[in-house]
Amino acid sequence: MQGCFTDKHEEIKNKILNSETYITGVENASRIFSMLGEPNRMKIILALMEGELCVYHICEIVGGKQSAVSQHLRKLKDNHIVKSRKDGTQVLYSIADEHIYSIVKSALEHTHCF
Amino acid sequence: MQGCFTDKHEEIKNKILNSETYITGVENASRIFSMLGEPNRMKIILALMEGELCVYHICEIVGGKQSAVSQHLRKLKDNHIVKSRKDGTQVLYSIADEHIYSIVKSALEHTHCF
DNA sequence: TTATTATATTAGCAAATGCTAATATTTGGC
DNA sequence: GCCAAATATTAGCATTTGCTAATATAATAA
Repeated sequence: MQGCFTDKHEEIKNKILNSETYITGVENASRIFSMLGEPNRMKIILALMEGELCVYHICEIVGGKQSAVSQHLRKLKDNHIVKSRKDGTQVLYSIADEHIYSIVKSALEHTHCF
Repeated sequence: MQGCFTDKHEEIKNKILNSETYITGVENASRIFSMLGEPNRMKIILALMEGELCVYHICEIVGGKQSAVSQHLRKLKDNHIVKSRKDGTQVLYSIADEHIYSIVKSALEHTHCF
C-alpha cells in the first residue's frame, strides 16, 4: 500500500493530524454517540424529549427491568446526556441540555432521507 | 415497584407508546449513533468532514490496519453515513449528506459545555 | 423504629463488536 | 495475458457491553 499522493489529500491529512482539538474531539464526540447508540438508551432519550419522567415510567416505556434501566440512566447522567432531580422517594430525569435535542432531531431527519 | 401516578407522566408514556414512528425512530436513530460511537469511526468521520479522502490516507489518520479501516468504511457506507466513488484503483470516500455534519457539529458543541 | 416504596449498585454471564492475519477482488500498466 | 497497487472480505480471537438476579441505599409513613 503506497497511497495516492494527491496534494489535496495530504493537505487534509496534515490539517487533521496537527489539530490540537482533534484527539479530545474524537474522544468526546464518540463517547456521546456511544451513549445514544444503544436502542434502549435511545428509547429513554426519546421519551425524555417529551418531558421529565420518573424511573418507573421510563421502565414501562423501555420495557426492561428496573436494574437495567437504572444502569442506563447512570451512564447517560455520567456523560451529561440527562440530568436528574429528587422528589421524595422518586428521581425525575430529563434531557441535560439543548444540544441533545438538536443532535437527535438531526439524526431523525437523516433517517428520513435514505 | 408501583410507580408514581402523576398525570403528566402517564400522558407522556401514552403518547410515546402509541406513536407510530416510535419504534422505527428508535431503531434508525440508535443505528446511526452506534456508527458514530466508535472512536476510530469518529476519526474517519471527522477526517472526511474536511473533504474527500482515499482509503490510504484514512488509514494514516486513523492509525489502524487497512483491513480494520475497510471494515469500518463498509459499515459507515451501509448505514448511509458516507458515500464513495471510484477513481482508477482508488476509492474516494466522503460524507453522505448534510445531516451528518450537523449531528457531529452539535455533538462537538455539546462537549464544550460540560 | 420498622416497614414500604423507589431507586441504585454489584457480580457473573452471554451476546455483540472490533481487531489481526490471511486471502480475495478489482483496476491499470506493461 | 501477467503483474502490481489499492481496496475488500473472511475467520478466529479478545475485549466490551448489556442483561439478570440479588442485594443495598434512601426517603417516607405508620
